[in-house]
Amino acid sequence: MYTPLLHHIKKFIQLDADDIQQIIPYLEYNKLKKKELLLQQGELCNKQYFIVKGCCRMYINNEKGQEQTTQFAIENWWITDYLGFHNHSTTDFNIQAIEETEIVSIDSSAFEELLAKVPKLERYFRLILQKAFGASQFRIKFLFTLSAEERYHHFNNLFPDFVQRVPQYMIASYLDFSPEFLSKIRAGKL
Amino acid sequence: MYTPLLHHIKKFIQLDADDIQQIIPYLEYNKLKKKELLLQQGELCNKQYFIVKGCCRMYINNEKGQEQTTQFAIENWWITDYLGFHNHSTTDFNIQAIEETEIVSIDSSAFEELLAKVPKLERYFRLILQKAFGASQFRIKFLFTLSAEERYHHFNNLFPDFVQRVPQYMIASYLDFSPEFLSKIRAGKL
DNA sequence: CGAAAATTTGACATGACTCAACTGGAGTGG
DNA sequence: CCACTCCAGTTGAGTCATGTCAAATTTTCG
Repeated sequence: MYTPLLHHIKKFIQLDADDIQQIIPYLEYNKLKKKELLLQQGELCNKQYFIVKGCCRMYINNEKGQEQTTQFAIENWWITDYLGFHNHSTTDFNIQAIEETEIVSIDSSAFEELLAKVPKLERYFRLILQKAFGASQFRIKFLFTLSAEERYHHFNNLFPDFVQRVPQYMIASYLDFSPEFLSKIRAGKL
Repeated sequence: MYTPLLHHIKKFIQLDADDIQQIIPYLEYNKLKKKELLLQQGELCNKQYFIVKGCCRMYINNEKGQEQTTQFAIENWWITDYLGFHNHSTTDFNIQAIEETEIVSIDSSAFEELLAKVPKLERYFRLILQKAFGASQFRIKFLFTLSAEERYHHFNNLFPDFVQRVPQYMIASYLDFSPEFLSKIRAGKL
């Protein structure tokens, strides 16, 4: 059950059998049902989650009580509120399984201990975060330069399979427009 | 001239005299005039920049030929196009000094060598990126939940001194609205 | 099969943009 | 140190992309 994570780590750094023995005890494995919440607004954010199988989203509730999806995560992605995780503070975000999902999580204090014991993991997480932050710069670029319709087409080209997997209203809010508008884009009646 | 960076690193990890000796040769120091470009659209992005003194912005040219500011960086921040840096690819972004600015930069291959020689720096950069990515999650939250006017007031409360330092049209595009609109917000004639 | 959730549709409303003209201040060169 | 230029900021009118609301339809799932 931890193999996908170990395999993913090995794409970035070398791990021997001994390292693996050291890592395993710090990890926790869970299965989530569709719509189950991993993290809830107002809670302390003290974990980081790795998606083994399935798919999750991060969202916030805006003042009008609507859910605004801010991030998706699929197989081989880590997800958490990194500011909350970093500062051990409560979070404004929710993380929810969109499908039946298997995750590996690590608690923030366990995380620190693990990094002290296996320092080469610092490199792994540095690389992961570098990619994640780069992707987020890229995303801001698209949010800033493309119209709602262009954002949808672009997203659709980039992740055609993903669009099938996820309800439209989540994609609409991820792209920062209303579900009704997405429906009109799809109908071609702009 | 490298002290501010070394000092910043010491906030996150311990450095002894020997480490410092190893680090220095990999760094490069530069002074930039106001409006000078550090990185230009279409170039290979192979450096990462640390602001010693002054202030820079990252921006893109949208189809209409307007400059869209996507990020600011002030003292003690690193800035680059991390996806370009990671993949050694050309960039869509520009990085420009807003004021007279002093920077320390490190080339991507020098960066890899340095990390191999002083592995504890992996931790420093992991922590930096964790904070940066967290801040970017936070920013997306604000872009998604607040109106243009609220975004301005929020930004103004968070960085009152910064708003003085930077031209309004850059702030407007950073907050994703037009300079004219910002002017109207400030006048209170919404 | 039935209830609840998601999507579609249309009418209408509006926040923010565009464009163009005007004002003011900062920097530059004579 | 003045005069000129030019860039940033302001203002107003008109427009448009996208939002809101509510009803109708389709899909999902217990």
